[in-house]
Amino acid sequence: MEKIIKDDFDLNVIANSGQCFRFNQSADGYYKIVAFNKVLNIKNLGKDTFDLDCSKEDFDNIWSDYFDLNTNYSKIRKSVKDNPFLMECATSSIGMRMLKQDIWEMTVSFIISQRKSIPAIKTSIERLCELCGDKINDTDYAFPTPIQILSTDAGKLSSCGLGYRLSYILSAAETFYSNPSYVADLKKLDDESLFEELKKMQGVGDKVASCIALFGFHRLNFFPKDVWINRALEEHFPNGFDMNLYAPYNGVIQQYIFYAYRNSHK
DNA sequence: ACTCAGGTATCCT
DNA sequence: AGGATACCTGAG
Repeated sequence: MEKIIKDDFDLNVIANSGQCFRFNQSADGYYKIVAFNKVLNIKNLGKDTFDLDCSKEDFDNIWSDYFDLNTNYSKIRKSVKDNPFLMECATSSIGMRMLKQDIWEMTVSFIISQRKSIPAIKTSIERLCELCGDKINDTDYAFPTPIQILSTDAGKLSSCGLGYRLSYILSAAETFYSNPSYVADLKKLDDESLFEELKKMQGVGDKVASCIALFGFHRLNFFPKDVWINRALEEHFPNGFDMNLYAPYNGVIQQYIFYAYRNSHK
């Protein structure tokens, strides 16, 4: 189906924003996204027209929400002013959106992310999905559920290159599986309480908890600080970054900085 | 072969 | 509370 999307929506920017690991360029300008047990192939046909290989039902029920199409991102982007560095970041990040991704998948993905390069993270995640996720089609596998991971031989799980993170993942799987209302309960918490609760999981510190809150719970004011963000802040905000200026959208600003700074320094 | 990677837990002071 | 150090393993 074809869809017109007027707001900020650049597939390449989103794919390289670091918020997603199963959203990659494939052939002919298409981007393949695996999420919520589905595969979507999407391509920009020019201007604001996109081709998506999904039904209207799946678009309305899954992808529209996944892309957060009800939020006006160009408005947030245009709110960036006064600071030349931030304005440059926002300009080079035109098309950025904050995806509404699965909370469990974000938890595992960002636990895996610690001390790994992005290509290595993607490799580990794909191996894990192939090992114990549901088969979606000939080549793609869904992200495994907590019980699917808990039911898989630990030796085989190790073959996904998880290293010392494996025990963290098993512990998180146990937390999600043994408490069916875990996610629903966390959703009720305010940002600060959510942050503290997430950090109770093994292997979840400040940075990973911020990522889970921002990319999974869609709490747009979280501002994860990784090595790239820290370098950018040291260089451009020696006196500290004022988290009051862009609240409640600090997380969107973080994505602009991450995307722009990383892509111009690697 | 060697370094470093979207950090965190643990052990210090 | 804040600083130093070890940690699995793959990608360049």
